[in-house]
Amino acid sequence: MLEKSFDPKTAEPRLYATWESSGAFAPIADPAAEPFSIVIPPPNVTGSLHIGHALNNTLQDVLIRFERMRGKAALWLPGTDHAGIATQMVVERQLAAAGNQSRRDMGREDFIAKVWEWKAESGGTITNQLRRLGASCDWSRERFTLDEGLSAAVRKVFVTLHKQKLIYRDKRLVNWDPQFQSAISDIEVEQREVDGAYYHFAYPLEDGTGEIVVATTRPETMLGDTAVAVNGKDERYKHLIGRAVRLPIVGRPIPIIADDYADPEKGSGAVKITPAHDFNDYQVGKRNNLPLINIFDPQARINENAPKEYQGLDRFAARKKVVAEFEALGLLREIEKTRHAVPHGDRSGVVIEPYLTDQWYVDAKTLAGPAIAAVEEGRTLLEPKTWEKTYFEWMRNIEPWCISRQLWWGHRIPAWYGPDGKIFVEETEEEAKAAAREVYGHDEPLRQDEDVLDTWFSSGLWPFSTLGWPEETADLARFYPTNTLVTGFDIIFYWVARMMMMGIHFTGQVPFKRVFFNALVRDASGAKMSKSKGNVMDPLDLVDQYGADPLRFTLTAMSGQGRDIKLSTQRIEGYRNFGTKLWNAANFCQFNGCVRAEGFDPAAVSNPLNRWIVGETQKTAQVVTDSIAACGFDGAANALYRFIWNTYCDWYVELSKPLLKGEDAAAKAETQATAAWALDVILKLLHPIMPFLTEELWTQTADLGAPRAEGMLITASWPELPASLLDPKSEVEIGLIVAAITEGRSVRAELNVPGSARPPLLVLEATAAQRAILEANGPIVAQLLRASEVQIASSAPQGAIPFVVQGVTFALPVAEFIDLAVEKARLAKEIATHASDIAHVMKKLGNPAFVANAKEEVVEENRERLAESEAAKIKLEGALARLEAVV
RNA sequence: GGGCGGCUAGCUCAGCUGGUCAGAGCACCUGGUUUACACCCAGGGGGUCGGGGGUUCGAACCCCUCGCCGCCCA
Repeated sequence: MLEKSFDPKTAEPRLYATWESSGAFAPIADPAAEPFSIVIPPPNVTGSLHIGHALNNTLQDVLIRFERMRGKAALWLPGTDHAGIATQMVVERQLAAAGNQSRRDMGREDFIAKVWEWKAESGGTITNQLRRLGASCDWSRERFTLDEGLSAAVRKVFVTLHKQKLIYRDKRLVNWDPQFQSAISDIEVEQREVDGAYYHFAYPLEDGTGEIVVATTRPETMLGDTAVAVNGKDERYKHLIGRAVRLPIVGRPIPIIADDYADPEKGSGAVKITPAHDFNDYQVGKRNNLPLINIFDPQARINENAPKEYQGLDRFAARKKVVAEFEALGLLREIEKTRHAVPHGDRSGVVIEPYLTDQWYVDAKTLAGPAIAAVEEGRTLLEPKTWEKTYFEWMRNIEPWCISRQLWWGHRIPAWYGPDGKIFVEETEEEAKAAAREVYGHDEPLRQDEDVLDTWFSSGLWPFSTLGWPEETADLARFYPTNTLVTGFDIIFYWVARMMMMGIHFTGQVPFKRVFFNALVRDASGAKMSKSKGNVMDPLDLVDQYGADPLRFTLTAMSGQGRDIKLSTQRIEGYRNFGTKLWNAANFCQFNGCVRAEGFDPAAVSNPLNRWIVGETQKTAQVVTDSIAACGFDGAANALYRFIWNTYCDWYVELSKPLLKGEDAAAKAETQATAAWALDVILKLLHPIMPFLTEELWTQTADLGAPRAEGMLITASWPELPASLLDPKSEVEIGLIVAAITEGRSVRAELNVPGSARPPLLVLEATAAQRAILEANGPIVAQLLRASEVQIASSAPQGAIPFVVQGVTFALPVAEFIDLAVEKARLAKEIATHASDIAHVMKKLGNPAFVANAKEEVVEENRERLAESEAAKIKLEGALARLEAVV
């Protein structure tokens, strides 16, 4: 006997431990088995599981469990990311909170030791959370982006790309984050709309003959202005080109130049040019050979290139001071309030400054070519397909990727500098020294580059580095390219694009054959969940409350492609109930001796009910298989929900009761065996989505009846059921029974016939075949309709309530219970429904164009529908007439 | 400014290549001591599928346009 219901709290940890210790998570060794591999999007090592992870990993687990059951050598390779900025930030914050020294006071080595300490302390959190969710990752292969092997891969890639001139050092403007005091890449910058103002400043002409007005949203940058640009075609300013203005406050004369960048339509038509602090101005400066004057230090405080009284001032304080000074000088012409986009660091949240520094860049343009071709040629499929456009757009306009970060936590750049500044890029310090010796002819002290690499540099190598590259490992040979990457579309540029570029460049093959972009989970109002907004839902709380399976099922069912998911606990509760429903069905089976029969063959069952459920099971298996194979996870979940609850429980179990309790031993045995068989198939089909509950039921039914060929459900074989199991004849038969019961119930309810009433169900008009079906299934129809019996009759007694189903006229003699007025209303409503249906169909069929153009089967369908509706309407009208004659 | 996605019952959403496609779950209403299940069973009400136009014999589904909402890129 099963427990009252499934208890996830005790069962989940037990089941997970059993799976893991059995080795089921590792791919089977059989060399004949087709490989199927997924690499996990590595979560931040010190992070914790949020609901987006729960969705993403549930879908991966559904896929991997499915393919594992299909007999493939299924590998789900887990691991974590060192998450440079994010992790360093957390540790710095902890140090500050504990009143410790700052990172810089502490020194690089000690600080990094602290980060490793923190990693040791918290690094297991997220992987344990994945276990709670039921993720069947192969933990024996777990990797970390900063582990020895992956670090070696990073060095190898860096050095190789450098030798290929695809990594280079360059001095140019970067997006500078003054809080981290580091460069960040373009995509780490987010534009935020903020309130600001255009400050209109007058710059006096040097010769005192007038002024020129420029506008800026960043007044402090004027300290670094080296020109004023006007459009060469702008008549207003033509005469000023080549002359100069004297820059207020600074006192420096700067030229008035002609450049198309100045738009005569915008503002005054003249723009101030600060080549060192604006991307557009930088280009103008290059074109016109303007000097670059850097006015900021790394924290974006004003430096020594500005007048004394500004030096050391924060950029925003300097802004105020500049405006005030212009006002005092009588040169402030206007302050125009505006809302405009301002670049912010996505991690730090502070305003980003364009800043002139030396950084390392990847020539992304060159690497992007083959990555674009791979998707164009379908070697990698992006699903949903709509993401291809986004991918192409980005890749075709890709900019050099700035990969150096002025941080400490990460892969230190394998570049060494000689005393004369000469750079030696090698995988090890020894090799760098050797290279230096070649150049200098003797040993010179070398200094390693202080910077580390962008976190995404190492994650870009993830699909092959985790499999052992650059070593030619067995795993790499067997599991690369990986089959499917499941990830959020928010990291299509950060991660997917980079993996495509690096994967193809270093292995000659795409890193994955298919990318499935899952939806993003949002809060109830549709906003992206984020820690800073405080609207995150903790999936572990939900697992605690409902169990992992209901959460998994909810996320799977709501994972419709390309949509946002708004999670509600009501939904989870509903799927918890669904699990309990299945549990109870299993309990029913057990209670009624539904156990596996030796050598059971679903194709050989004879009873129509059993033949029917076998066919329905086949259909469901087909839908579930096709759906999961195509990443249509919600389709699989919904098909299972409907089949298990509405087909198996509501109808099969109910209709099987007379057989299970009846005298016919053969029919009973067949039904018991069929019910048990169908339950086993259900457990298999549901297992990828609800692994815990299904495995538990599988275990608990292991001893019932004939022994199973397979051990644990996690490694059991996926149901492959042939379409020959479908049986149209039994479908018609059970269909009629179900329809008769449903309609009969509806009539009873609408007429308020008391539940205790047991009238016979009269079958008045029916074909011989229909009559045979109804006679054969009399007891069960009667039972489910709460009728005394099913009677074939030639006429109905006075006051019997008629209803028509599939052309069969039934009647329930319940005259004594009913209100004539209610019945008349009911009949009138039914008749009206048929009438509108008839009108609708007749209009169609009356249209010659429809009959001529529509597919024959569609026309035929409509003809049948018309005939059926007309017949039913006539019968019901007759009944109504008789009723009115009585009154 | 460009691009993408969404707008279907009170709520959250299904509706694939146009023809039972107007659906599900929750919520709501009515009834239920039908021995698997109240985390249940039976029945019911409720939507001119964002607005307008078009293509078609036929459109929630295709095209155009407008309107909101969200996201991405400038």
